[in-house]
Amino acid sequence: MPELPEVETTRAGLAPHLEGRRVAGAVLRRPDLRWPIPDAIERVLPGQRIEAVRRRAKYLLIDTAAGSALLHLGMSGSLRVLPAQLPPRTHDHVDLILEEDARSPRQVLRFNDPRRFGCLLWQPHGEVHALLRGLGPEPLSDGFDGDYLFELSRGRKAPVKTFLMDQAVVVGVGNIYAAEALFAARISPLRAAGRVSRERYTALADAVKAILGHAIARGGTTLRDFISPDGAPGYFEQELSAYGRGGEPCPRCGRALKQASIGQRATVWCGHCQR
DNA sequence: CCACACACCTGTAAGC
DNA sequence: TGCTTACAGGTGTGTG
Repeated sequence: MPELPEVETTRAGLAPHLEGRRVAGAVLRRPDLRWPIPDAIERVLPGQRIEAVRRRAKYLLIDTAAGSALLHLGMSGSLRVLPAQLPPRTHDHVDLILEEDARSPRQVLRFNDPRRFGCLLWQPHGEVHALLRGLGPEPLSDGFDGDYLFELSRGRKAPVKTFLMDQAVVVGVGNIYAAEALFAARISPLRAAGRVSRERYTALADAVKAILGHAIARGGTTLRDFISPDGAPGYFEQELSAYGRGGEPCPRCGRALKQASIGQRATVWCGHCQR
């Protein structure tokens, strides 16, 4: 599930259920996900009041006075707020037990992740976790634009798609949205990043903002069902122009979309419209 | 500094 | 109907 819109949808869905509530405990059904789960999750977090639920890149931060729980959903992770008595299912690796309050019965924040590429870490108050250092700007921020991409890309020989997906360049552009943004900007994903003009990078940055912004807005429309057993998709397959459509006609010119592996990732593009 | 291959793990769909 | 294989939305690490 998770590209940036899915993570932002998760954040927005969780925040009203978590903010202001106290963590009563943590249940770890295994000691690790991608990395070992630190002691602080069991020893420091319980008793803390959740002040905010934030997002940086594809990381979620659950802020307390003592520090922040740092979560990443990897390829297959999901978070849900559920009644505490609901028995855990396969791959429900961690529960953060929420202290009951007047408005709700006892609930847990449950982390499910079949592939376990996700993580749950701890960032002490006042520190910035190593994983958050060296990240590029948020794609929807003012610091991300065509000029930024143009200047940073000079001399780079990697394919522009690889460049765009580099989290040190800009965060949150995963495989789906990289394909979509390059299609919208009519740039071939194979083109060397250093050989894309300033004008075309402006189109690309605009496309990234428009596509991610749209997907986040759409994800937001399903938040009402957030606690229900059905997960809320953050993107809509029928709205994708290129991703997952290799061999199908290009929505713009009708020629068959090409598919190949670029940087070990499946990539779809139109050899006619994208140069 | 940059580019690239590989690793992690499980579920699902396609192929035989 | 099985068994095998390829592939999946991410990203840190190691190599050259």
